[in-house]
Amino acid sequence: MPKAFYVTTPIYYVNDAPHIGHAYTTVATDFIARWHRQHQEDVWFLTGTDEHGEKVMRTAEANGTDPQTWADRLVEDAWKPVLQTIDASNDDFIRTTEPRHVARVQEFIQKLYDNGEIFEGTYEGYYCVACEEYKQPGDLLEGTGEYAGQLVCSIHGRPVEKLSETNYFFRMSAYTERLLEFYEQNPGFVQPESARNEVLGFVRQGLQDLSISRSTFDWGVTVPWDPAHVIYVWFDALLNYATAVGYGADPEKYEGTWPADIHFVGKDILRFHAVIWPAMLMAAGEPLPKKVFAHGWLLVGGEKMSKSKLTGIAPAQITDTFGSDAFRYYFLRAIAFGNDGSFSWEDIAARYQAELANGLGNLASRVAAMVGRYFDGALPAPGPATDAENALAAVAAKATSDADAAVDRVAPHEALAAVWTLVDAANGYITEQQPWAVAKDEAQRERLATILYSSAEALRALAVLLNPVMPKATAKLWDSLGAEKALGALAAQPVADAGRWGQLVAGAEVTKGDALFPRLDPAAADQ
RNA sequence: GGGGCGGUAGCUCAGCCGGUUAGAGCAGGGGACUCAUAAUCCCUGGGUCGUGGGUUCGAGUCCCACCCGCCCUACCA
Repeated sequence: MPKAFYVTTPIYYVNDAPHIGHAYTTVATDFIARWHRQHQEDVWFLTGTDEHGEKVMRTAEANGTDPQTWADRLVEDAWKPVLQTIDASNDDFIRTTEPRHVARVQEFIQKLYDNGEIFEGTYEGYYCVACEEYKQPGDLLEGTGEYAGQLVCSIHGRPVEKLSETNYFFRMSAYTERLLEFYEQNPGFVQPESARNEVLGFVRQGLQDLSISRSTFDWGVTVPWDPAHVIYVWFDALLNYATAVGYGADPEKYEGTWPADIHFVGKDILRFHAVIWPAMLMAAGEPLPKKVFAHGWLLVGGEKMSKSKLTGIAPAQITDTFGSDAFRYYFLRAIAFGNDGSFSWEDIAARYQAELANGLGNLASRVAAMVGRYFDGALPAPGPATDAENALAAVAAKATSDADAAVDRVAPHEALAAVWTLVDAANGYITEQQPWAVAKDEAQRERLATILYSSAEALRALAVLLNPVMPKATAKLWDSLGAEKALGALAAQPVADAGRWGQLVAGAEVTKGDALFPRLDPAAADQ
């Protein structure tokens, strides 16, 4: 059995409220997964939640409940519903509190311990009582006034305490050279380039050993040889990518899935995925993922979106107005994947109207209307092609190959730009061919048939190419073209073959359904 | 402090190794058309390319300084 194409989102920390930043990562991953599925590849798309740690424990306490109950509630009420909101097609959803994860994490860490990769040591750091966490030197300031001479927390301005605790360390320092070698031999491992450079710069400084357990709280995976400790953060979280596909439990599934082809991450957690994770896998003798792709921030009003600044936007706020397809389209099209991107209501509303409603939606509408009016809704067989039809077919072929190449580069924005050349070409083709004028001359009946068939062919290609981006709208379009009867299900159409001209079968029942992208109520769009 | 990225039309952004009148989409203006979601198609106005120097026959594109925004500089995730 060939290995599946395996893509992942990060597992999201349940203590956060899901916002469009999380949804953006998931949408990008979903798009890549759907595209590859339509390439007739076996695909495995994983997402999930990270549920351990002190923050969840404390929040649960503050809400008068236990952490598991609290996590259960957040997962069911917030995190899983978001997947519906944005139409994610994940194959699995892993939670770090599930037995299938916990048991395997324990086995993994035990193995490393037995192999001498993990040792007992002392972690020393400055602890801010108010923040309830250790602070890094960069987060500390020289105190002034009554705290002169002491180090204070930059957030609270209060002195920090120097604490030390005994815990377990991963011998990560031993992997500095091996990682650098790996990056050297796999230049595409970290993308985009800017992210790769950042990682290289970091690792070149030399890696320190990593503290991987805590004994100051107990909401986590218990260290098997020392139950007073729980496994801390990344050793628990990162392993989800392996445990979810059967690491240590289901060799057949694991062999058929691991390693991941692409881990999609926000750039905030790049290093953990590009440094710690491969080092862990090296230590365990497991294959390394093929690629870690870090995308940028979503900026609102020029600033990084954040809850504290009240710029956190829930995905449903957008989909309630624009729908999930437009949500997906907008973020994939408007932002160069890997760069930071500006979000604004004005921009999404403008693109919805110009590109989706007036561009694609109206194209579908005018073609269906004319097939209905001039041929009673039965797709006519085309006559001889002229230069105009050949040119349109050429655009479809180029759009297909360009989009496919762009997806290979993990550049969804470029893929969509390529596909949109066909939307524009088809609208132009129709305007120039003036089928409404041709229709007035009974002698040009065949010419009219050719124009409308060709227009419908463009829509057919668009439905296939855009299915990974806008599954709901393209399903309506496929239905409107009456394509399923002769060609089969839309999702089964090979995306690489979308540009092959002449697939629609004459006689297909073309119907003009509701608008693909209805014009927005100006008041609703104006947030 | 050190390292890096960005500052180009109203908005969002392209501009590779320096080379003719700096581009796209959207928004704005004009026209054509009527099949269509008052949609589509064509034409078009608009930019001291952050600031100041420098190198060069020639710089948005290289060098220096400065201003502004952001990121990294190890254990919140």
